[in-house]
Amino acid sequence: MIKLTRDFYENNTLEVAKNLLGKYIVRHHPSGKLIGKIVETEAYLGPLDKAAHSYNNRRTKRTEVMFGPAGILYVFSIYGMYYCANVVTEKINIPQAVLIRALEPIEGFDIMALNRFNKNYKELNKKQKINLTNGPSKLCNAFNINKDLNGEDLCSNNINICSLDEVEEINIESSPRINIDYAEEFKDLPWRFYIKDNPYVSI
DNA sequence: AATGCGATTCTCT
DNA sequence: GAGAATCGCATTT
Repeated sequence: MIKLTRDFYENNTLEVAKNLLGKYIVRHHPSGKLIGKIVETEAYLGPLDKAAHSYNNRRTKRTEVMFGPAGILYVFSIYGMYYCANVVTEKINIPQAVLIRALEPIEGFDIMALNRFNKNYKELNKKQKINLTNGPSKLCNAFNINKDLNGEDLCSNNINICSLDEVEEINIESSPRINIDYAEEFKDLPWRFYIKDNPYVSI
């Protein structure tokens, strides 16, 4: 496993969104080590993108980290009870990010099961196993990602993203992004990317 | 100070 | 497929 470095994230956001597929989120948590393979992402291209929080260079306490350097975690809360995790991309002052929409569990199954359903992994039914990490807020719950991790450096040891030593072939598909009907002419752009036929893709 | 809503999920039917 | 849960956050007053 090779930890991705800053230059991976400083790239074009649509490229990073695709390149993140098949990479591994590694989280060193007090309760143990968690690893998930990224199988679904969405690109948010502020300031032009009407779906992005940073549309029109909207710079607030919430969006601040998107204006900073690439390779930083942007975590926001939604619907009063959930979190979403994003990877900041591009150079400083270009407020773009990639939403992590789904993971395939790789290591730390019991911790994820405990965080999501308060059960051991072997107690889960078939649907619960798939539901561990097949959505943007489900994976945050499984990996215990919350506002405390907003602004965290993904080039650190606490939480980072790695690639395998040997690159594996994957088939990438794209579609419009999910739940952004408000984004007018941007709502139909194919900026959602996922690994074809992976069972943990959200939709 | 008040308002309105959301890059979601869960539980029904 | 519809409706509820539930509150932080940006915007408006």
